[in-house]
Amino acid sequence: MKDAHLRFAVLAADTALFTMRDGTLYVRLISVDRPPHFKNVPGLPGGLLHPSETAEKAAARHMKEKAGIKAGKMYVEQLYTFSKVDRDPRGRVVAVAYLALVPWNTLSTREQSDANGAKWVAVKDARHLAYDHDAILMLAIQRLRSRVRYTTLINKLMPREFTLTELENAYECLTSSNLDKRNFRKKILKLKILKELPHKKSSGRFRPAQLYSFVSPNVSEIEIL
Amino acid sequence: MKDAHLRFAVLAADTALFTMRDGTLYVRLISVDRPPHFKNVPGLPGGLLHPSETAEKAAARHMKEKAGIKAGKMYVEQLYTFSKVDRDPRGRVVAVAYLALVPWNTLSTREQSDANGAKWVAVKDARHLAYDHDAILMLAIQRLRSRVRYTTLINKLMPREFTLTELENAYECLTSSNLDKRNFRKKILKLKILKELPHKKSSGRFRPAQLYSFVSPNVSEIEIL
DNA sequence: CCAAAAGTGTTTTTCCTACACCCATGT
DNA sequence: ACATGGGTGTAGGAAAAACACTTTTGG
Repeated sequence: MKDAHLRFAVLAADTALFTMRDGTLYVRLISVDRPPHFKNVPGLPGGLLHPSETAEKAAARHMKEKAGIKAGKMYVEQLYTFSKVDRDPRGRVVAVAYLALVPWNTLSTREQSDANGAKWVAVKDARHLAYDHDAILMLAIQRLRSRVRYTTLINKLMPREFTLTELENAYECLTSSNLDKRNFRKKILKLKILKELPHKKSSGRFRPAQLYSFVSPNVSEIEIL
Repeated sequence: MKDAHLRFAVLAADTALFTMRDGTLYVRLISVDRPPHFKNVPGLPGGLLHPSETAEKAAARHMKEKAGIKAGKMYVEQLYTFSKVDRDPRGRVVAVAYLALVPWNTLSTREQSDANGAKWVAVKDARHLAYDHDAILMLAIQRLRSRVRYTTLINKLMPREFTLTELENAYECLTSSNLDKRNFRKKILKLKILKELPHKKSSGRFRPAQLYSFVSPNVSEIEIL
């Protein structure tokens, strides 16, 4: 890194992008290849800021360039800024980390697949990442799990239309809990954050399920679980 | 700012330090004197990072140097990183902002008083600050108010020993609410986060009040209000 | 008619809220 | 003895938790 000698730290933006599929949470990882420290080690997508770009913009740009995911469809919020002096062995880099979410079904075939070393990895298998990305990822997962309980954040992981069972499964996956079907439905419907759609999902050879969507696309603070 | 021409943004750390006194929340402000943009405008204490110092360290150092408050006694947590390109009119400065709390009674006489342009200002009077510090302060207050509801953060604003009435007043001040004395006591005692001390506070000419302290000095996540 | 997931109600318990009076102390 | 803030209990309503069977569909 040619700028490591600068008087001031260099700034980077790293993103932990999650999606959910088949009741499992996945994170988008790229391959970090920076010998001698990192030879094809998995890591979170990210990179340096341009001189006149916000950290958010840089995060989106690197997400596109390195992880192949277009920024527009992601929900992004700032997670934490990591400023430990030795977090990058090659020089002083301060990273603004972002937590991002995207519904699996809104991804294109290319975005769903592995390419250029970028791939979707089940979070339980995402370990031994480059730099301090293990710590960033752990914090992101913790924040996601916590915010799901008292905000409508799960919205940003669900397809636009979904059944109550799918929503319940998503909550159970994120909070590692088993919810009572009847109580869950009573509670979530009483919150008035969902609207019943005029059609049903004939998903298989069984009874079709009523479809719902969130009333508002925004993430709001409501006690949920 | 001689470094504004650098290829990368310069990093700063700014701190919103709060204390509580007589049922009012105060924030520590300094005087920012950087003509032509800011001539003795109030602002949050902060400044640039040294090249091999974490943002936390820089925040503590500037707090000491500019606001005259020793770092050891403060509780500090990261608030948000502000990276708008034009947030500092003199150049590209990205600020890592911190939310800090200190109990009024642990401050020395010097720290309690105004000196060198540093002073304690009631938050309702803290406006028209330098840079984007209005936004930082607003976010800090919002975060403080929100975290007080579901964590034991208020611990870090209270003296080590306090009466239940004092604690209730602190909650009422922070959440702008009126709590029922009996219900508040029942609830807070059921949480088991307080321990009754063996002595009472003979505060005036009235009935002495039982003193309590927090069981743990840590900030933990518990639904409180 | 069978398999599989969708959908639904009641009871019990817990928690929250509203509310008013006596207590202990210093002067 | 009085002024002042400290301290307590109960009843009614709302919300949460526990719990099992019927419905709808495709094959």
